[in-house]
Amino acid sequence: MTAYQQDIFDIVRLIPKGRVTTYGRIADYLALGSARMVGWALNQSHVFDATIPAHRVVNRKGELTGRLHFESPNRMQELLEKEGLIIKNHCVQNFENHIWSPEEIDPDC
DNA sequence: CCTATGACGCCGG
DNA sequence: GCCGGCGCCATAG
Repeated sequence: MTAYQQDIFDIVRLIPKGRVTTYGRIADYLALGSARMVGWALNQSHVFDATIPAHRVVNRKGELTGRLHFESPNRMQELLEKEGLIIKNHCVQNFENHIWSPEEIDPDC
């Protein structure tokens, strides 16, 4: 596993239950230069650690664009709904209220 | 090497 | 606000 993949996985693991973040925000925070790299890394994530909450990463509009890469097409939605989110039309409802940023990480906590 | 392909996102029309 | 175009960059072939 490469260094940046490790970094991406570490960030994703920090996403609180019931919250979501975007490919772009993770890419910006790690200064990767490309949001695509986040999606690519997550695609491989289960190979290294199946417990990574990859379902909590959506695109900038709140769409579950990664859903087709899970065990079943509705698995991503099920996991998010189980965490209290409402998904409609493959989109996170009330997206702005549930979004989380790596910037929120507080070293003192 | 060179091209195509993404779990993306910005910018201009 | 919706598209289309383009930049992005690792990987596969």
